[in-house]
Amino acid sequence: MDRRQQKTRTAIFRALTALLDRQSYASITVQDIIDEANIGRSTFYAHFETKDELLKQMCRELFDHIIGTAMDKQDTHGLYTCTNAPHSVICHILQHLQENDNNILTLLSCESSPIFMSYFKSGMEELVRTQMLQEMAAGTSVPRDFLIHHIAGSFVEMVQWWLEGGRVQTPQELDSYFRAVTEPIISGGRTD
Amino acid sequence: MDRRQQKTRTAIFRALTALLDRQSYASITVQDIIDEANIGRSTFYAHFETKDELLKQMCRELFDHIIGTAMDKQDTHGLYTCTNAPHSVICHILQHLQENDNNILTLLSCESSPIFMSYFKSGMEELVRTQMLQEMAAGTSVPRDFLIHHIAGSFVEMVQWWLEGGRVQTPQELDSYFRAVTEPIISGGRTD
DNA sequence: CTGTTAGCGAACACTTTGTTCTGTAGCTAT
DNA sequence: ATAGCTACAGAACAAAGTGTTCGCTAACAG
Repeated sequence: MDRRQQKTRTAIFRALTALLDRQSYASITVQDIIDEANIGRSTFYAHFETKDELLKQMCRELFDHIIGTAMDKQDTHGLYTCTNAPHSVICHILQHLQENDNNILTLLSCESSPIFMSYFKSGMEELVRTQMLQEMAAGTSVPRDFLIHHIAGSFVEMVQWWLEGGRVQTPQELDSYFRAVTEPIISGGRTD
Repeated sequence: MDRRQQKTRTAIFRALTALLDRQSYASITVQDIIDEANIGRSTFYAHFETKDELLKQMCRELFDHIIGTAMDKQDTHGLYTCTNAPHSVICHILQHLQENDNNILTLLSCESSPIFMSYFKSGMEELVRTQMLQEMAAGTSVPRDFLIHHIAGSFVEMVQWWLEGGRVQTPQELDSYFRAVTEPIISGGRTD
């Protein structure tokens, strides 16, 4: 890929991220992004059709990274060890969020766009389906599909609660809360 | 209140509701609403400052009704004291949603606005706080605030799952699912 | 019946969007 | 190095939407 293209693309991503620190997604205009990225108008539209399309692609890159690595790795991350599956995945993601490498948190606040939330939730559902409920017992009283949606949704809700409260809890605390509300409802839920 | 004002106001509400059946909130313009409601441009702005302000007021009226009646009918009981499904608060709300009196469901779909979701969630939190967790045991391992957020969020998530799946479940089935994922995590949760 | 108020609709200035075009500068391959 | 390609800048543009103003008409309340 042409270096110029790559440079422009990252400049646009960086600009949107910076703007999201200051204002809501809805209030950001394409012109704002252009000014912040310091690029020409036509250049923006050469890369992205609309503001929403930009957000979609940014979401895709973010979640491909975070959720992708969460699926691969079952290892320790940073200071804390959460080696016991399936919750190592949860810890991994929480660490990612706390480090805030990509300013993903600004997108997760309650003011965020449905576009972003849709990506986050569907990514989490995929993760729950493949990493957490693979050996779910058959004797449960609720549909497996409902359970996946519920657990993924609970995680997203917890992250939002964490943000609204000023992020005072550690990833381990959050993990323990998450276990407290999910393990009892997973048949054969392990507490090892 | 002047009959003309009332007539215009409901025309605008009805117009927005009709439009939400056909397209996403974000794609609806003030001009669309004006055309659909068949009113003058200045008339709209005499009633509402912006499109968002209109949605806010519509949300307020909807939730004042649905959540208000849900609270009234349960003033003497906690949420889990009635095992007869039709009498629980949850069932009350679910039946409201199923009847779809106010086309509230179109607003609840995944494409909806953060404005609406914010109202729905905070209304549910209030309901959970006052009706469901009033006599929560003190020995729980997670903060009460987290629990409220989790339970309210779980309800909202369930409704979204229900919508996405084509609303094939009955309110009673949903109620049983909801109990399955919430009763185990409430300390002293009763199943009488 | 009369003063008041809401609605109409045209006109307005303004912002944002997305496209097009021309000249310039940077890139890649030979 | 140079030739050919491609991305970028920036101006200009049409189109659409926003929010306001104003004079007129029609409906309302007492």
